[in-house]
Amino acid sequence: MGNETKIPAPTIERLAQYSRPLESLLESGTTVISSEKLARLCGVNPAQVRKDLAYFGEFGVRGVGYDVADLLAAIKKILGSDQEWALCIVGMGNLGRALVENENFKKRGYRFVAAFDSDSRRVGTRLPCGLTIQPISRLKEEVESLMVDIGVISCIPPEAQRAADLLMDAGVKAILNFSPAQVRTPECCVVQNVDFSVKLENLVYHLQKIEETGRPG
Amino acid sequence: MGNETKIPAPTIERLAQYSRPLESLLESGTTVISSEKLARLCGVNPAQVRKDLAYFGEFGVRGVGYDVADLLAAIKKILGSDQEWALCIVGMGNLGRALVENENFKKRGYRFVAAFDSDSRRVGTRLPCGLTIQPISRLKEEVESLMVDIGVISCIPPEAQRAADLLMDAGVKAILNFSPAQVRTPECCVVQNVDFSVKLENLVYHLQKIEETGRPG
DNA sequence: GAGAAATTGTGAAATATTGCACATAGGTAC
DNA sequence: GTACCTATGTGCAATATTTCACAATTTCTC
Ligand SMILES: NC(=O)c1ccc[n+]([C@@H]2O[C@H](COP(=O)([O-])OP(=O)(O)OC[C@H]3O[C@@H](n4cnc5c(N)ncnc54)[C@H](O)[C@@H]3O)[C@@H](O)[C@H]2O)c1
Ligand SMILES: NC(=O)c1ccc[n+]([C@@H]2O[C@H](COP(=O)([O-])OP(=O)(O)OC[C@H]3O[C@@H](n4cnc5c(N)ncnc54)[C@H](O)[C@@H]3O)[C@@H](O)[C@H]2O)c1
Repeated sequence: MGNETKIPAPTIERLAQYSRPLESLLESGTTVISSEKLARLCGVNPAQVRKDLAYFGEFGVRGVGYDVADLLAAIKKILGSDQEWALCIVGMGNLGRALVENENFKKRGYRFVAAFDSDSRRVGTRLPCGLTIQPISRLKEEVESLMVDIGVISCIPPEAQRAADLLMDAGVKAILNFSPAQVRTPECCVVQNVDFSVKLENLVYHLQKIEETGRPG
Repeated sequence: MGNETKIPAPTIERLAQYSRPLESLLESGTTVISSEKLARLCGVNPAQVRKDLAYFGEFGVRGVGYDVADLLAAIKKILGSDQEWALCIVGMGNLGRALVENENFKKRGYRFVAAFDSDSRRVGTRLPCGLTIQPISRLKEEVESLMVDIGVISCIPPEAQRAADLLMDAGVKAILNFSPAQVRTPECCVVQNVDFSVKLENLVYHLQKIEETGRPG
């Protein structure tokens, strides 16, 4: 405890990935898993798994492996996904509506507590998940009173920065940005971008290489 | 040309990111940009921008900078996003329907040419984009005749591997996987995963650190 | 309880990526 | 055409990340 080593960003990313197969293993009744098997399930190197975990303590038993339930609990604790987090979402188009209805988020402790849109034709709509779309003029007050932790941006790209500014002004310290526009934030607010087209362009680069050489680039 | 250096994966990822602000700059009429300004727009180091581009040739003019239109065209050529690509999608739930309606994909040359679902209540539905949802039994034939390049997986997680297998069996060499389940593919098929919850867990890790220390971890 | 088998945790080596710093070269002014 | 300004392209050093390889520890067998 009190370990002040700087944790590599890829390690954090992978910890979240490890938890997916662990959830399945837990459901299927597997109680113990080795770093080698977990690594194979995640497509990484076994030493990587052990080293990633070693940043945070000793979770395994030598000669045996890791207890699935304990390891999953430990990872969730490390990441903070053992807690419930309150989310709000700005931009209730096709993507926004898909996001708030998604069951996986709720299952993992992420609760959408408010939804906003600037389009007055959308405001007032009652969504299947139970939320009612509100005007962005209500954002600050709602975010503060509902103690929103994370803001999700799914509005049109040119409005993304404005949405981020509104969220930060209301005290939000973490933003998940689905728009392909870069949002600028001060140090104290973390942003994760989810840009599908970037992934697609990655894919076609490798496709090209496959067509040229028979192998991915 | 014929440069056989291995290109770092982060470079490919960033090239796609550079093209976003370049598109905006082109629209707004800016003709020339320096690596420093582009770097600031993308939140990276200017030397990084230059080095990334240097893997593929010389695109700038010393003392001046890069011609916005030329650079954008060059990046698109490198990535393969100067071409049109045909996509199909497996799983037409909330997310699948949002994806096929998205205008950004079309604008960038990614055309959805077929949509599949295993649920017979969904099959036959005519979508706003013009496609009709087809049963997965039609997948192989359709993918082959429409010459689909990329398969998008947006079905429920336990079915993701089956979807991937079907796509590969039909000759698809690139998969964009939105389900949180890992899909295994042979070397010759590239996969990009888009896992929103992994991003969220990243975010809450840093949120925790902000709460503890006032700064992101 | 000694030896064999398995698998973790980890220092150190190997590899990959980033960023500095500057030589190089195009453009402009006169 | 020379001097100066600016910003690229790049060798090299610094930093970051991954992987190896093995000592340490536990369990199992007899
Ligand atoms: N739908 C997808 O599959 C997909 C894929 C990749 C990226 N994206 C990105 O996600 C974002 C949303 O996509 P979408 O398909 O839902 O678009 P959409 O056009 O269906 O919805 C955008 C919504 O944002 C609202 N909006 C606009 N300005 C706003 C503001 N200032 N404050 C609050 N709300 C505002 C609009 O009223 C609209 O309801 C876009 O940036 C898009 O590029 C979407
Ligand atoms: N909606 C989101 O915002 C969101 C967010 C994160 C992750 N995801 C993931 O994306 C996927 C789709 O999410 P969703 O919200 O659209 O779910 P959904 O339940 O609304 O839709 C899933 C669809 O897949 C179809 N399906 C099931 N098995 C299939 C098969 N073998 N072949 C073809 N189709 C099949 C179902 O009939 C259904 O129409 C899920 O894996 C989900 O975890 C979605």
